[in-house]
Amino acid sequence: MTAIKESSTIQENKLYNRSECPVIYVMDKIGGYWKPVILFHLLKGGKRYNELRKLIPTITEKMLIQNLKQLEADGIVRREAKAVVPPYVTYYLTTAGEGLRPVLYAMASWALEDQQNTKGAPAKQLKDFPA
Amino acid sequence: MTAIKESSTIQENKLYNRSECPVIYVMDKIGGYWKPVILFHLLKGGKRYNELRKLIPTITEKMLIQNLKQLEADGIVRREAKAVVPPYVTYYLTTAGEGLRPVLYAMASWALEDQQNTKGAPAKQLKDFPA
DNA sequence: ATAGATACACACTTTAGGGTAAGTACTTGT
DNA sequence: ACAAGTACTTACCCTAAAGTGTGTATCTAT
Repeated sequence: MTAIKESSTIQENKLYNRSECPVIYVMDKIGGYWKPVILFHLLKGGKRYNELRKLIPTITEKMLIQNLKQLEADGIVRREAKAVVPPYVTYYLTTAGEGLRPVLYAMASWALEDQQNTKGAPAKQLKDFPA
Repeated sequence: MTAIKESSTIQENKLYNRSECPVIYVMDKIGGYWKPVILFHLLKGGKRYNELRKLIPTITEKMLIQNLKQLEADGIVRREAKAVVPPYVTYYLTTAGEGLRPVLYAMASWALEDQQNTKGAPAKQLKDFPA
């Protein structure tokens, strides 16, 4: 999945910075455009694959599983599949994933405040953020 | 700087998600590989352009100003230039930039904990993170 | 027998971010 | 006269992330 090339400068930088800077470390795990959105929804509780699709209409199936697989590999989500047909697969946050809650919250509250101050797009209410 | 193409699906998604999801909003502003590192250093106080270069040895000049300009445009850093030769330019966090401190901190503490739990690279001490 | 539902997998293309390398402006020091 | 310092700028290339489209397995319902 998304093969990477060994020994490009960009990869060396990633490696260097990941060990040096905790923020980069986090970015590596929940960065990209879709992971935060997925986590956002999983904060409200476990979701089936198809549920996530519907909750995030603009994501493609490729991006969805790709990100889910990566999050799983990083120990942030847990996959539970029932051995039935049609398949019944649910994704949950792990303990590590739950640990991201304060991070996501800090981001959300900053964003809301910043959106208001910059008179940008109408601010979404904080109460919409999963408790 | 880094021209973007109008009306590509990826841009539409960005737009949609930025207004829908506060986390994406934040990522848009402090995402990428260098912005967090720059902010990290600016949390310790204003820094000259060349100071930042030395503090972040692996960054290229192009990336440095590019990111500084973007952060400035997003109201996260403030640029102060003295009208002297050779130039003397200092970058500071704005109030909005300072507001990111809890965000960066939440990230850092999660990262440190996660690194220990996953027995990954030796964890950097939290005390190294700027107060 | 055929359509539908679910959770993927895979090949192929596009785009934006990042990297490389070189140049600019303006003054001070030698 | 020329090198050095500072803060950039510009042009070009390469890669990884994201998007597009199609295919698969298995069972149930009609």
